[in-house]
Amino acid sequence: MQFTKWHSGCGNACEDPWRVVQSYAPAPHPMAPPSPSTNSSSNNSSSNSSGEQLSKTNLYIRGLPPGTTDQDLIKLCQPYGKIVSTKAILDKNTNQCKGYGFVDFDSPAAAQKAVASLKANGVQAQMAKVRSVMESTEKCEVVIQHFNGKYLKTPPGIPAPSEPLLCKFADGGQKKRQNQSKYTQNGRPWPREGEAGMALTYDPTAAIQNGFYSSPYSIATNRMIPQTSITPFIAASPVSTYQTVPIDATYRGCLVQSTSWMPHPPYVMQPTGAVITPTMDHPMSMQPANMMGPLTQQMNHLSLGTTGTYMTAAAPMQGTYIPQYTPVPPTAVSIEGVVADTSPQTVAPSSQDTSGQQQQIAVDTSNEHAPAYSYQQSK
DNA sequence: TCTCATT
Repeated sequence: MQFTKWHSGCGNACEDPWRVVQSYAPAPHPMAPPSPSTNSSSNNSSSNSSGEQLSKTNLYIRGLPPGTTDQDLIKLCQPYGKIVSTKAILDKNTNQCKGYGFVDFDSPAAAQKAVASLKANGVQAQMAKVRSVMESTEKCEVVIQHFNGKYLKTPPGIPAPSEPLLCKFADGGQKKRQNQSKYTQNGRPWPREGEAGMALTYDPTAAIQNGFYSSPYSIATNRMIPQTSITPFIAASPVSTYQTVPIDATYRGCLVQSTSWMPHPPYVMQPTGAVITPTMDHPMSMQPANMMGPLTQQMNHLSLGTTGTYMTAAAPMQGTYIPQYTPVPPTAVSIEGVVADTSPQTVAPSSQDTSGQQQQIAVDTSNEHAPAYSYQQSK
């Protein structure tokens, strides 16, 4: 164990956090399901005194020995609570730890306890910063281009929305956006801020909107979502045919959302099924389930709203563990794969996700007869 | 090198 070696000069085992680490139980089973809790660094953040966004569940630990691995971080931190993920930052050349790493806990309480305990043991632990916004602009562009102007599948017997999805950056106009004019809705440029359709006012965001219903909850619900923590959720009414599936993705700066909201609070519920069936010949598919579960980091950057989208019971929501009809914290969903794999040739639901989750959202690509797109989480 | 670093 590298820790012992690194601290070979320390004679007091009780004071040596690295020595303590070694006595901890083995890491959880690699296939252990994600926690029912959906707490994550992505949707749990707050500002510190200097205005930086700090995660509530993700720890930044520095001062690590060069030999530190992800497993070591698990061992180090598992006494303090359920761990979602760990990452020892390695030098790609030497494969040695660069001296710091991250541990994402299941709950803010566990994370706080870990910070306090680790500090008490001399480990330099603190809540990690939430990563920057701007790095994902191009990725947002990809998402926008794939969703803007597309239709979502509607339930049988339900008329399709008259308007296709509007997916766009939704910043307040302060930040410059280049080539905005290339994004159009129904052949016309996006409405400007303040005009109809600009219900979302998050700063560095993009938005998808789909006029399925016109509801006052549209704006109200949206604004309930913290700016820096765009809350993903799966919403549905027990008596409704419709379900709302905003998909929280990795890229801040791009919000995909619908103006159509169910006239009830967005309770998170366990969908009985997870396949949004394709409407047309050229479905654009993605796999939200792939993006769920352990994909809880850095996902507060983009949301996909598919309000009014019909979800069949064809595929179970594996790995999500959301109790049915039970309001629970939002589940973060990563669509890193949107950028990682944008190949039109990829056949949908192939999955590289080890959790075996398979879920599809089919988006009508009637505007563009594109082949099926596969959105897969990139590891 | 007196020990940084934020995926």
